[in-house]
Amino acid sequence: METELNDKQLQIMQKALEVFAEKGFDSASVRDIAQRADVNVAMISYYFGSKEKLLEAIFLNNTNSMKGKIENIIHSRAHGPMEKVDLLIDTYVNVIIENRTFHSLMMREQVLLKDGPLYTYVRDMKRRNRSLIEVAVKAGQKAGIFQKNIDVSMLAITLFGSVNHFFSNYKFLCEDFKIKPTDGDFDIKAIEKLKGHIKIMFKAFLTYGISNKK
Amino acid sequence: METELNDKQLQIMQKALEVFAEKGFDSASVRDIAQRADVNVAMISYYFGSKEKLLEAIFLNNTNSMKGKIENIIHSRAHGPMEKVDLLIDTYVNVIIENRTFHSLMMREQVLLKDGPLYTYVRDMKRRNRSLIEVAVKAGQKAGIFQKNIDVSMLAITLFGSVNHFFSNYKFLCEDFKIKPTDGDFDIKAIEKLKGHIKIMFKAFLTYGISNKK
DNA sequence: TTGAACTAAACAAACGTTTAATTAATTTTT
DNA sequence: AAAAATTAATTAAACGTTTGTTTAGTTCAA
Repeated sequence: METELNDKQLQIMQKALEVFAEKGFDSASVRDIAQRADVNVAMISYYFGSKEKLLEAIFLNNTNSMKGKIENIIHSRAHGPMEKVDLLIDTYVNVIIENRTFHSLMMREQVLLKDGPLYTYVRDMKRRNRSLIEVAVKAGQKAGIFQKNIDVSMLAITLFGSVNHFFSNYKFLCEDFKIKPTDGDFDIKAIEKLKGHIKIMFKAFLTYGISNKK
Repeated sequence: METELNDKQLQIMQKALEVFAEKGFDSASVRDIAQRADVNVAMISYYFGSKEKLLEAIFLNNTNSMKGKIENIIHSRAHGPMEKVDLLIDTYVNVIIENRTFHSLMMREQVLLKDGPLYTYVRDMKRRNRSLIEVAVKAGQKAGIFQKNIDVSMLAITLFGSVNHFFSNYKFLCEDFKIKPTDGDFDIKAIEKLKGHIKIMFKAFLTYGISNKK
């Protein structure tokens, strides 16, 4: 399962990811992918077995890649609990920006996931992300600077939901903010707005009812 | 454009919505839809012109329906600004539950929307929802019980993002909460958790830095 | 010489849509 | 009110594409 990927395979996967994200998995034809990757159509079946398994390979590859990046947070010699939460927010947003094409694809296809490899990859990634929040929250509570009444699952929904919604609705947001949506890239100011808002909101919530005596 | 819809058309639209939400627009075949709606395949082209226009009819119908329900908030003789925010949260969640099938479809297809009728329907609905938050926030600020430093666009992202994420990830959440995902229906306790969490979070954020002297 | 990499062509299946014919309902004319 | 004419609703079949995949053969490197 964990076989090495040669250059041609990676090339196909990269172009396929683009086409999948652009048109959706079902509308993306293997001929289109093959053409953009500059290979023969038969190479997709030859290397991956099927279009479906090509998607699986892409999911496995990208969820693993994101896993590595997110888990760097753990090894950061971190400061206080609040700073850890801020770091988590920054990192999550940055990772999504780095993997924006895959993230867009995943957002679209996750709704239809039944049991199967894709479901497992996505579920495990979500679990890992959630548990990072849990660790940070419990640390803050232990230190006495976070309130006790915190539902971590719901907090995770707020964080990931807000960030995902921001990127999913970026096209609509550009109209609100009067930003020209430069193809593929996000407006830095908008990103900072997002990060700042979530940080303040989380701080307000996490410290709700905690007196500020130093 | 605003022609009346006869029973057969409504029947097709309803079944089509189910199939679209279940398989995604592209994977849903007109033959499948026709079979479930118990009509001949040709009736879809006959009544709607094309599969694409059938989708448009569904979007127009449902966004209008949701518009009506959400705007009931305005006409509620409401209490204080904070109660209005709570009402907004409750209503939005309830409307999504009522229209869960369409909401699921919209979540999936909105990413691919270019210009066109669908984009307009969705964009206008989002704008209306956002402006409801804006009104409530400004009222609270005027009354002096909400803090001044509030980015309404970002607050809207947090609200709608959290709620949408909750429903999009309901399948995953059930595993976390050890709920059996009853087909189509949502767990009442989980819904109350969601509403409660967002309300507390919003209260903490909106009143952040406001002293509680009565 | 053996096996992997690669290709053009063919494959059957499924797709959305159209056609041509028929039945049902409605309107117009007698 | 009955008959005729017209329009709407409905059907099975066919249309031309496009789909993902396979096949049979060729090129290339070891």
